Amino acid sequence: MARGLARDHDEKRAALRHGAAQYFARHGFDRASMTGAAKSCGVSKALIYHYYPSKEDLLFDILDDHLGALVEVVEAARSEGIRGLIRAVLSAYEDADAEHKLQLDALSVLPADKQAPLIAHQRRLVAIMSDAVSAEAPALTPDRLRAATMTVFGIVNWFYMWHRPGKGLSRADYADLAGDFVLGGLRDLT
Amino acid sequence: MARGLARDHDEKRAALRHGAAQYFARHGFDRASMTGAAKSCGVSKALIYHYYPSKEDLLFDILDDHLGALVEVVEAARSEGIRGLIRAVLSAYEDADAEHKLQLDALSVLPADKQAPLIAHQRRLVAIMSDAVSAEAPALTPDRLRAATMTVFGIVNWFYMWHRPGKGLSRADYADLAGDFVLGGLRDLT
DNA sequence: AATACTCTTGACCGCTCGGTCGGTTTTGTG
DNA sequence: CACAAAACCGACCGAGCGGTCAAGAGTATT
Repeated sequence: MARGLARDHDEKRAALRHGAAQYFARHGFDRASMTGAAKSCGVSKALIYHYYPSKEDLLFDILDDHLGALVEVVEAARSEGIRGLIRAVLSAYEDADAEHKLQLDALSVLPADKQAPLIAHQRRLVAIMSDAVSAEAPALTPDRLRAATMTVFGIVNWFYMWHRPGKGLSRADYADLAGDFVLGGLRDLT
Repeated sequence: MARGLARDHDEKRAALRHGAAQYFARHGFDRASMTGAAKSCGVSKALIYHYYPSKEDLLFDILDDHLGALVEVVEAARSEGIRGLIRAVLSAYEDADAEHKLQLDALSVLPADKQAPLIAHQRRLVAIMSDAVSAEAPALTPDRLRAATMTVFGIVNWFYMWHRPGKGLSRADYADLAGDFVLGGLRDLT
């Protein structure tokens, strides 16, 4: 027998994942070339293919990692109500804006069988948020509950589209504002 | 002198625009090929290049048309308050979901000089909505006003991500719900 | 020290893309 | 009717893409 994987194998893989996510998010997944992603990570393209079998697999791992972590965070904040969930989601995006953006506009480039587990993660997020919405506005019919839940996701998922770090409200301040907004919005909903 | 443009020149251009928008939106602008767009419009690729000088120019025209129409609709609904604006925007998307989706995820592929006029349109929309938000919650500081305005856009712009025609609430019903939600959300904001 | 495998690279390959070209058909105008 | 330009097409082209490969350097095991 000879040597196994390097000690820092997983860290390097993770670094590739994060570096590629930044590059993919900045240029758009389809437009972003593997050559460019590699260069932006400071390695050769062939090296990426040493760690990942294809561009698609790399994307999958980026999203799976991101969504997995998000589900964990959200599950931990489950008991804190909508305010807590909103704060948790927004702060989880803190260093993962790129991954978040990718999730929203590149998930659909994956084939159905690779989308499925990611969509399953998303559904868990939706289910948790839906419970919190339901607790706040118990009279909602199923259709209206779903609409209200998606309204909340619209608010938090839109954040990265307009927020520029260092300008305007901080993430934490916006989390408070959004929490107030959502609670006020749900108060009279039936 | 010989013949000028065909009588239906503009209609054909518009049909190309709409057909291509559907195709681009379904497959993603970068992934969508001109060959495919042409086929989906029932014409040859060379014909598209007879009407449009490049894929980029075609995209620009699609977005410019869409945003121009949206600005008109929103300006007309200016006096009806937030409720009216939300209803106007959502119903304007009725037959333009594809164009709307493109606007959100393909605008950034255009070079800066082609983005500029489109962004100018967007700013007018934001300004109008901002006025309406301000009328509803007059005490907001500029930063918080901007955040609240973007929150409203998050709600309406997210709609196409989760709504499936024929399932759940209708557009009009959601417009009502979103209107209630926003008014409730703004009520206590300072 | 020998070795077997990982890590890393530059050069290369087949393919599809945006775009062009030469040509035919159609049509408004003089 | 003559004819010039618009309307339309199939075939083609260079570029850049995702992905492969053969080979060198480094290193944990025996």
